[in-house]
Amino acid sequence: MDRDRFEDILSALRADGKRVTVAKRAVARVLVEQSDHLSAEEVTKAAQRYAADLSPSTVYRILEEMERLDLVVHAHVGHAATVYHLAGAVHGHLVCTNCGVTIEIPSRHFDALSADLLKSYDFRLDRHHVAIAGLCARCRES
Amino acid sequence: MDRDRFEDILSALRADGKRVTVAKRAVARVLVEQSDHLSAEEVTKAAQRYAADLSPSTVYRILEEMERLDLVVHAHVGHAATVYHLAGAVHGHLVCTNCGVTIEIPSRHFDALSADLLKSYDFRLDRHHVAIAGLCARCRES
DNA sequence: TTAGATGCAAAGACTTTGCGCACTT
DNA sequence: AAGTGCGCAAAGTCTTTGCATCTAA
Repeated sequence: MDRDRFEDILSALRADGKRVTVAKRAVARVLVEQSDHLSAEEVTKAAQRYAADLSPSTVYRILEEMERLDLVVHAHVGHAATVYHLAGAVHGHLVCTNCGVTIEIPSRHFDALSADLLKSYDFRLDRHHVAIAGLCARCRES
Repeated sequence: MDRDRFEDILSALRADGKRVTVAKRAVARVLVEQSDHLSAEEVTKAAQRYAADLSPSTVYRILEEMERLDLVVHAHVGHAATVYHLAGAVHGHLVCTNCGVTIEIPSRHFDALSADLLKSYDFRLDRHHVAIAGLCARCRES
């Protein structure tokens, strides 16, 4: 795994006066290893490999804390639970309403829309938080 | 209220072999009167004016049925509950992450993005279902 | 008449909160 | 040593489901 990324997270916590605990290390490690979009439950399950009796409520608290420090971002995808991931490169999400798959795409795809919305509605699109529903390639075929 | 729109909904239900009940009339009426975006709870509260002991579970069932018939669409806006509205003109939603206001915008704003996503990812954007998070004009100022 | 629709209550999924103990600093 | 953070359990919110009853057709 990306040791630097991992240490960066712990440093950011310490820098904000937070404590670095077994639970936080476990969550951070999962987020670094799986650069995927994970629900709180998935984070919990995975992190329990490193902290056996880690509880879901702790995971929620840790994810919330990491979000406040801009280490983590979340997105809402369809009816499903909130998903979290490291706040790395800014990107948008395409979510298939049929199979549920999430596709990450570079935020430049939203440049034009972003400019348009700003001009037309004085609305500033949040590039960290875009989730577009639709049908993915595989599901379009079948 | 728009009597025609109301009757259209009931017709659509009958056309699909569904029954037209007091509960459905109440929900339809609320949706026609308030062309707003309402949560299931708001629909229930409002519809109880016309059907006193209408229950939330019935409202969920009715909204689901109306969605299957493309009479109603829903959208997910931030952390809040799902919102429903009549499937009139196709449009997208801008949702302010600060004050929660929902702004409806014509779907033509998504034409370019839609074409781009189709070309780049073979992904078909669902124009009925777009909700973009960001900051509205008022909140941007303060 | 009779099958679909409803109300109620219970269950479910996801998330938050309270509390006393443990662990980090 | 001191106070933050933790696990556990309970509560909360939104939504779905089971079932007996009612009602539209």
